[in-house]
Amino acid sequence: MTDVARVAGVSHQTVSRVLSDHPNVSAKTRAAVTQVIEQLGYRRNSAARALATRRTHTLGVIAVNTTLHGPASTVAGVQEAARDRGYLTSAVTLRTATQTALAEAMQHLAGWGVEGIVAVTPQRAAVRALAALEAPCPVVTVEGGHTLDLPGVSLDQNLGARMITEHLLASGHTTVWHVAGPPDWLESEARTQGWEDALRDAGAEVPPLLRGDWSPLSGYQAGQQLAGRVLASRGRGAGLTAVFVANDQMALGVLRALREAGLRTPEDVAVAGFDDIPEAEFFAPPLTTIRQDFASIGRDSIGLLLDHIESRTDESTHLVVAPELIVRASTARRSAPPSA
Amino acid sequence: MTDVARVAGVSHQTVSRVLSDHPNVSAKTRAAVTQVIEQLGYRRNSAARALATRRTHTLGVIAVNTTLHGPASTVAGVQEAARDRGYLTSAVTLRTATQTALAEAMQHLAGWGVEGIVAVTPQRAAVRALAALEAPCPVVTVEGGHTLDLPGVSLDQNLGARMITEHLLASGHTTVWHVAGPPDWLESEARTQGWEDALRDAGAEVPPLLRGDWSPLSGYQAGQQLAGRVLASRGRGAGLTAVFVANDQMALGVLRALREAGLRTPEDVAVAGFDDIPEAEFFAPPLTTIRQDFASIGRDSIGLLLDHIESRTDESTHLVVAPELIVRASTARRSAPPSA
DNA sequence: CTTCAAATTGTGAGCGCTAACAGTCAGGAA
DNA sequence: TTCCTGACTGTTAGCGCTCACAATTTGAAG
Repeated sequence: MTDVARVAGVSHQTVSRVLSDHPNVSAKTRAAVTQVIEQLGYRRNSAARALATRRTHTLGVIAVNTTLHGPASTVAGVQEAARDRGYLTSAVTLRTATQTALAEAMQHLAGWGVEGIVAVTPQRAAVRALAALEAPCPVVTVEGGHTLDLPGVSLDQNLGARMITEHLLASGHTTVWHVAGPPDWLESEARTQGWEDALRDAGAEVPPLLRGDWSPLSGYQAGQQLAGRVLASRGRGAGLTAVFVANDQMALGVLRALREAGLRTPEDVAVAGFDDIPEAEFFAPPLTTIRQDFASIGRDSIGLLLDHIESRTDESTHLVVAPELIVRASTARRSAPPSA
Repeated sequence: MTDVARVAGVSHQTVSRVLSDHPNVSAKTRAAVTQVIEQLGYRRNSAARALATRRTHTLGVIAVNTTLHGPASTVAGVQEAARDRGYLTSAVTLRTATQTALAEAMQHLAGWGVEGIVAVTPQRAAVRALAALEAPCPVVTVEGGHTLDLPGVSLDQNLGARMITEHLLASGHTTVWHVAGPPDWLESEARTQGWEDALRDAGAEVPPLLRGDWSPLSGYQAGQQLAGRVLASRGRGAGLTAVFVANDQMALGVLRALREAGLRTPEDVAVAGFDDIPEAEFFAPPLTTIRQDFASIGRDSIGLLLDHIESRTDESTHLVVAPELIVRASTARRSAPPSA
């Protein structure tokens, strides 16, 4: 920086002002300094800056299962948003969300002076462990529900499930079955709740719940049960004509099971998923599903975190991102009541 | 630090020595200082440390498609290894591996004074763009092949493919078909090469190549072609009794297509994949595949990078990690020659 | 031509740490 | 005793930047 100042014939402080976009610098000086910076390939030393400002401009991300599409995309969204806001992010991936693992991750990040942490913790147990921990800096949860007093952002899972269910009801189905995710996941619970609410509001019967573990295999098994039920009640005007599966991967399994049982989608049974994974569009048939806008979830969580950091608000806010219904062939409108 | 020194009745330099594990500190002093540190909850300021030592102990990770299982796991492995070695990592995820995007990512990381970069670039185009770039610090590629003069680590894809192919040949198949990945991917090419080499070495016929794009759907389509061929040549002692699919996801599609065509796996056609994604064990039937040890890939890449950073070696080394064959039901041994 | 405020620029201190060197203290050899 | 060596500990000076303030310049009003 001293070099730049010398070459440009100004003081180091003026160079600093140019770099920080300080208003009180004449256009001429600014141009000159900028040019010298360019010419010398100078880059401001972030460590010195952090030391002087007492701000590291570094955020931590703690995530639990980054190999799944949802968490992976969320982490990417958060990182992108942070980068746009001029922050460095460092992610720690945990295999399991035990309290010790979370605490260790926090210690690691704290050691680097992170100013805040975004925790991508879709499981109830993880959020609980997190809430019990004494964090060295503001923490914001993503997909962590709003049950506890941590601020957070999540997609409106409930609304998404409602939208799917209502879409199916509106397409002429008398009721909608549901293949839920594992009970410990908040997303799973919210989707189930939304589905149930939509059915009750519409005065439709609430069929028994099936459960999977997010994997295609578990969806396949649930699909076999569903198919068995449809076939068993053939000719008796069965009510099983539509299924809302809690994620796209399981929906894939359901589709396969139905096809193997000789049932057509959507003619015999309409199927909808949740997540809009990239493959969903290429399923056979293309899957109706709910899209999550990970970029905006990331942006919101970073926004929330920086609010806490920069203005020291202590209130814990919850932001909710709107889901988007993507209608594809797997739930094509049913023109007539199901044939007997 | 001054506080700790005052409370412990020593100089700040002694505290520094304790924290840095310097040998010349008496056991008594060390214990006392450690205790005060504990008591005060003191944490050394990383920015000041970085400024004084001129070492940020920060590494960057650039990855292209982190939503796929492979890259996601690799990034996680790298981050874990870096953390174990006392480094902070910051990851940048790119949507596309254009040269500008790569350059931008590097600028961003360079601005934070990263001491090295791990680039997870399985596509040929990405590696090429990377090699053309002037990096501000040492760069190590992961899964970037060893064609260019960048140091790197990769799984021995070639060997893995060989192992799979030889396993199938040893199981009694006269030859092995192959569903390859997209041609731009280095992994894809190496796997194809290994398959071809193994066949030639065994004096087996090399059947025509099928191609997919890693997705289950593309595997399904390839599977339909394969099934069609098997059915068409029924009774004529067809040679299509085993398929090596370049990844597990496509293998899933192949399995489905075969089943739909009324073919049994492994009795009619044996199927093997590559990657050992968590689901592979639960496919129907469980899939024979190649496991990649992402933790050790991460460890090796970080090791390589730190060698470059710490000892300023300029040679570009390539490390190769051994694959592991996981035999499951999808390639059960064939006791008799294929029935006519 | 003077005066003053605003706009611009420069100066010095210090962020918290480590490197290099300068002490201090013991204990054994001369 | 005196000296010296080695083990330990303390002192000082930055690392490269920003903050607070001081100094200077500018331009319009008096």
